[in-house]
Amino acid sequence: MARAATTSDIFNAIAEPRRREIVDLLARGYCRDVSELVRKLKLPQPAVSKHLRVLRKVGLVTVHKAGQRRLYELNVDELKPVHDWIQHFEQLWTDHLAGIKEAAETTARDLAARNRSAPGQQHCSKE
Amino acid sequence: MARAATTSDIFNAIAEPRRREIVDLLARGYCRDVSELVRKLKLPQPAVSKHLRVLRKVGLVTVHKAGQRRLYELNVDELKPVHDWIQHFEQLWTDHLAGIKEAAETTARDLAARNRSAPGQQHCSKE
DNA sequence: TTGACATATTCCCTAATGGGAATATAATAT
DNA sequence: ATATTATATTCCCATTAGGGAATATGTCAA
Repeated sequence: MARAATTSDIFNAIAEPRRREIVDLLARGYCRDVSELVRKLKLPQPAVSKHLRVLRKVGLVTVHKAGQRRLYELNVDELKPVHDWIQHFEQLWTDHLAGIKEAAETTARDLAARNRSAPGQQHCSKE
Repeated sequence: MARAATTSDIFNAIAEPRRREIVDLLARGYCRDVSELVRKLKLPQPAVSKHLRVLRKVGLVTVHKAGQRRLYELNVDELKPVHDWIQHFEQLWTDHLAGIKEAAETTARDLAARNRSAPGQQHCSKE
């Protein structure tokens, strides 16, 4: 198999820098039509429309017709899974990080020492 | 062009479900050797090694040699850009999604109340 | 050394990506 | 009706992704 379809996975949808830009632009000023996005992104219109389709398919944006324009609106809710996933690393990089790391390395040294006499167990060791 | 190389972009690196699994596994228990990952992921060893290489290239993991094993350690810091990017939608979650059933969480009522007293900004014309 | 184990790399393959160009569809104006 | 504007879709193409299989590299043990 190749990679997971971008049209079915939020993580893939936002893996595209251009699509993140679009999301950013939609994030402030709730509505934007395609032409405006084209101008800001300096990308050909078909390309923008294609990215928008991907974002639509994963539910990250919704469209409303306004005359001949299509007004895109961000549906931030769909970013929740990403947020949640990232969230559970929060504790690892805040102020606790140094302490945890140190503790882990201390433990690693102990394990390493113990392991010298009774090898075969996995352990951390620097180099 | 195809998409930005996964080896140069964190967002692409974590777009792969398997790689997120690896990151998850590394998140608890700082060191894991490849064999252990292979067992947990139920994925052929070469596949795992390849994913690990990607994660290495973007700096999300580091390796330490321990005999014939390679102990992988998570470098959470590299997730910061993702976290930061997601973070500036936090506001929208709070303000814009207040009315949406965001939760069985206790904050739901508070948010709704706040939203009533400080009503919304511009919205899209529906349809 | 030989052999077993742990990990990485290479080659091959199919599927999917994203841009470009051209075209299709839709709405508005004249 | 025709023209013009706004957006979407299609076709083509070079690039890449990621799994499978085989192989290479590295490390330990007897």
